[in-house]
Order: sequence, then C-alpha cells, then structure tokens
Amino acid sequence: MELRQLRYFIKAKELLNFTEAAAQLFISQSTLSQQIKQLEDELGTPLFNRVGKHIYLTEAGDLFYKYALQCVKKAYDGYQVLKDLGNLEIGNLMIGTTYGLRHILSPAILAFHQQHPQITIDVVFGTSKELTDRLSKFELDFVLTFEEVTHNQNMKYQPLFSSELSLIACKGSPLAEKKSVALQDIQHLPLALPAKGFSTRKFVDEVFEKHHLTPQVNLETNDIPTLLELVGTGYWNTILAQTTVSNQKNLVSIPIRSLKTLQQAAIVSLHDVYEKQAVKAFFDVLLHLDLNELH
Amino acid sequence: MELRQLRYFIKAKELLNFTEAAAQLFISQSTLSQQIKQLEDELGTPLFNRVGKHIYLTEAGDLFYKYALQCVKKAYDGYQVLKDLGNLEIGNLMIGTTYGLRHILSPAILAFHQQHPQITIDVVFGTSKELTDRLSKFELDFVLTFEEVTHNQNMKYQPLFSSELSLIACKGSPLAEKKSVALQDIQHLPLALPAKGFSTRKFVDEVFEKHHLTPQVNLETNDIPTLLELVGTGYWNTILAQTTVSNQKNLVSIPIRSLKTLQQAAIVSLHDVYEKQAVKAFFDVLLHLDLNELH
DNA sequence: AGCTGTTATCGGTTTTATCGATTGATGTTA
DNA sequence: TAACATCAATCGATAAAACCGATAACAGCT
Repeated sequence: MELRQLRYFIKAKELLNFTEAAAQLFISQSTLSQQIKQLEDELGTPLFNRVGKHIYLTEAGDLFYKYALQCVKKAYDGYQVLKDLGNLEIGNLMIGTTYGLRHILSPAILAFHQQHPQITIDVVFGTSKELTDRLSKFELDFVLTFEEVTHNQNMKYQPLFSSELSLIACKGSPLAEKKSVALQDIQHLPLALPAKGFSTRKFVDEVFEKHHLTPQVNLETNDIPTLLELVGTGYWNTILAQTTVSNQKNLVSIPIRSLKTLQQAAIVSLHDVYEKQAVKAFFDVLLHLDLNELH
Repeated sequence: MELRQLRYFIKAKELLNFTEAAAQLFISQSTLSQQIKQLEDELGTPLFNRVGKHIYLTEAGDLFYKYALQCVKKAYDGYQVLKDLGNLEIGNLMIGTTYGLRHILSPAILAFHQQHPQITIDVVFGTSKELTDRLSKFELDFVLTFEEVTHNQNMKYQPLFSSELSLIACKGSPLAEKKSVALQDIQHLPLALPAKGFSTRKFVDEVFEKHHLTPQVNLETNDIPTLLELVGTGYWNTILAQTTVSNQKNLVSIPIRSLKTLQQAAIVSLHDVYEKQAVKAFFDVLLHLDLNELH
C-alpha cells in the first residue's frame, strides 16, 4: 500500500469512472486500473464492483475510503507543517461561506490581506450542506455559516455573532413601515426563500413547523443576490438573518415576533487536522473584528 | 512522498541510527539513506542533522514525525477494517498492563479466549508510563492501569473499579493483626516500593507529600513479584492497591487511614483510532466481569 | 447489428527502488 | 598518534515496478 495508490483510489471513488479519474491524475487508464487492482489484491477484497460499463463502491471500498482520505490528509498536513515552519507568509486559504455571512467576510479578507499580502484566497459560496461536505473532503480550510447544521463531533464551532431572523421587504412596500410582524402575518405573504440546503431555510421551516403554520413559498432559489433582487421588485418578501441585508439600501428588515428566531453565526472547521498558520491568522482577524461597526 | 518513505523515516527516527534501522527494515543502509534524502528533498528541509557518526532529529523532523506516524497508522487502520470485515475471528491483541491489574486480566483473557480461540494475545507488563508511551506509538491496543497517569486528551478512559491504597505486610508480622494503620505509623516502617514510573508509586508519593511526611523507602524495584517476595520475608512492607494482593496467601493488606487513597483502575486506549473487533470484544469481556467475584 | 464508452489485459519501455562496494568522516582503542 | 571500528553518503549496476499504448472484452444505446 502506497500513498500513490490511495490517491488514485480516492479520485476513482469520487468520480466513479476510471477513465476520467486517470485523466485528472495525469496517468493512463491502464495504470489506474492496474494500481487499483494491486491495492485490492493487497487488501484482499475488491473496492469496486464492476458491472458492465459502470463501477460502484463495494462495502469494503466505502469503509476504506475514510481511512484513505485521512491517511493522505495526514501526509499533506505533515508537508504543510514544514512549509509553515519555513516561511509563514506563503500559502493559500480555501474559505467556504454562505451568503448571509459575506458582510463579515469582506472586511476580514481586506484586513487579512493587508497583513499577509502573499497569501492567495479562494472564496467558495454555497449552502451549508455543500460547504460542510467539501470541508469533510478537506477541500476547504473552514466554513462560515449559521450553525444550524447538525452538530458534528468532527467539527469545531467558533461562534461569531447572532442574528435575528427577519422579514425582508422592499422599501416602498406597505410593510416597510412596521416595527415588527407576527409569524401569523407572514404566512399569507408571497415568499421567495433560499432553497433547501441553506441553513437559514432549514431554520425558517423549523420555526413555522413549530408554530403549526405553513408559509406560502412561491419561489425558491439557491442564489441569494437573485433573491434580494426579487424582493427589491416589491412582489415578494423573504426571510433572512437581519445582518444579511444590513448593507442593502433598497431593502428593510423587520423583526419577527416569535420565540427562538436567533441564529448563531460561526466558523466551522475540522478537529484533528493541522491548522495552517494562515488559517490561525484568519481566525484571529475574524474573531477580533468589531462586529458592531458592521451592523 | 510515499508510505514506504514514512515507514523508513519513523524507524530511523526511533533508532537514530540508519544502519540499524535499515537492518530492521530489511533493506540496505544505502537504500535507507537515499530514501530519507529523497523525502527531505521533497519536503524542502532536512529531517535529520548529521554530525559525525551520529544523527539527530531537526526541529522539522520532530514536527514531521507525528504526522508520519498518524499517516501510516491511518493506512494500517484502513487495512485492519477490511480484515475485520471479512473474518472477525482472526487477528491479535496487544495488551499492556501494570502488575496491579493482572488479577482482572487473567480471567478476562480466559473468557475471551473461550469465545475467540483464534485470536492471539500478547500481554506486556510495564509501568504506566512505559505502556502509555507504547500506546501512543500504536504498539499496543490498550493499557490497563490505575489512571493516575496525566489525563491526556488523545486517550480514552473506561473505568473498571476502584481500590484502596493499602499497607501490605507479611502474615506473621505484628502489623498483620491490625484493622487499619495511620499514615504516620507507616513513615517509620522500612518500605520496599515500586520504582518511579509506576502510577501507584506516583500516587503514594503524592499522598505522603500532601501530608508533609517522608516515608523510609529502603528499596525500589520495577518488578512487582519480586517486591511481594521481599515483603513475604517480613523484613519490608510495601504500599499497593488492595486488589493487587487479593490472591496472595502469605500476605495481608491493611487499610490506611488517610484521605483520598482511592485509585481508579481503567482501560486506557486512544481516541480517533480504529477499534478492532477483537478490541471491542475484549472491552466487553472486561467491563462485564463480575469484579466482586474476584476480590 | 453496429456504435460508443467503459474496464481489463498484454507486451514493451521507462523510471526508480534497491543493492554491494567504496569513500569519507569521526569517534575509540592500543 | 596511529590503527581500527563505526557510521552515513555516494556511485554504478541491477532488479522491480510503475507506466504506457494497443487491444480485447463487455455492456448499454441507437
């Protein structure tokens, strides 16, 4: 068993297509096939079932994947530690964030970049679910989200701030003047909500569920800017964390009178994984941002 | 970077001698030297300092070791999972135990062997410190000890039973008739104690320390049977968990009147490591032993 | 039946891990 | 201090194995 073979296996598992995996690994399909076979021989059990054109994971393959991934990750962590030791000022950051937290991320990126201009940053937007899945595959360094994701033992949660769930309306609309609204008032409004998979959506559904109300969801989208644009037309309303629209001029957020509408924003990262210097430094920036200044 | 190289590095690090490490790895010294060099080149930093005949770890090597070890372990865990999947009834167990817990280990081994006769068992006796060190190097599956080892985040503690620290005396001796003794009475007795590194010894030292007393330690040994033999002569006494001598006919244990002499016996194992079926099964046996029956 | 997309296999090539022998450096001993 | 023993590094040669291209075998699709 060699790291090379584990890397091959991981890619093959993720694509479930040897030809494509081989291409991405820059080796021939023949080589990949042989190396997987060799690994299977050593483990004494097939990792893939070959049925016709397609392959799929065996139970053994499924079990083994986790260890293969962690093994490769440990090797990479070791490599990373030594890179960090030499020069703290190169490297890159892979940040996952939900749209609702971009207002805190932008100033953090700015501040971080001024301190560490050499470090490149990738920001990936997505739903909580998408992002935490990618986090588990070590494709991201950390994720910013409202922590309504199922609390996972392997993950570390660092709270940032909490935000009230609010009704978002266009400035011209009749609702805009209200100081607050009841959940009962909302249920008859035409709503445009974030798609399933967004933590906020899950949270909204749960709140309505708890009060035995069913909202009128006319529209769903996984693109929050689009959502806000739609609300800006005045035809729809939406429900988001109050902070999400704090810098939108044409929209207003109206507090909802209901229990437990407080969402906790947090940094989510993995336990038992080497934390790069750059990641530590970024956490530092995030946790020391003056949040009040932003709202 | 390949697992082969990490395995080579680990052995070299542990022996700090390329020639010997190569021999134990069944490769030539030349090969080892080259592979280490290749690894160092890839990591961009030396892992060893070569001064004259000797080598020692660089800071980078020290940092890297941890990851190399965990990486190799993850690969092995993956292998192990699949072996377990196929046939639950082969494999082996590496058990570390302090002498004080052998009375519980023997019946457990007996019971376990009757259920799983194919599984080979190695039992290693030693001090808590020796054993937990070996546990950290993945050389043991678990350790039985009085958990006075420093509580470590990476380790899991499953309590077994608690036992009073007692004065151990020969049956013929004048002390033998006493119902209990005070710590003050003990400080003038000639004592033979377990050597430093034994958790019980650490515990004893702490108890005396707390009461500002200094015991007369005439003799230390790291072999508990020898210790008991010496006590059997009547010239010395010792201090051990009461349960340690529960099946010694010529010795008696006398409770010590003092605060906090209760020691907790526990199974110590590592978090975040694959737990073999055999290990799970053994824990089951240990945790369901009728302890009262043994005392 | 013929086409396409897939994995397995075969034979040959290239890469590289390995070895034995040697060198050079450094403690140790007579 | 000279001879020796012990160690890691290096060199050239060899064996192992990773890799490739071509092809076969197979299954789904038209």
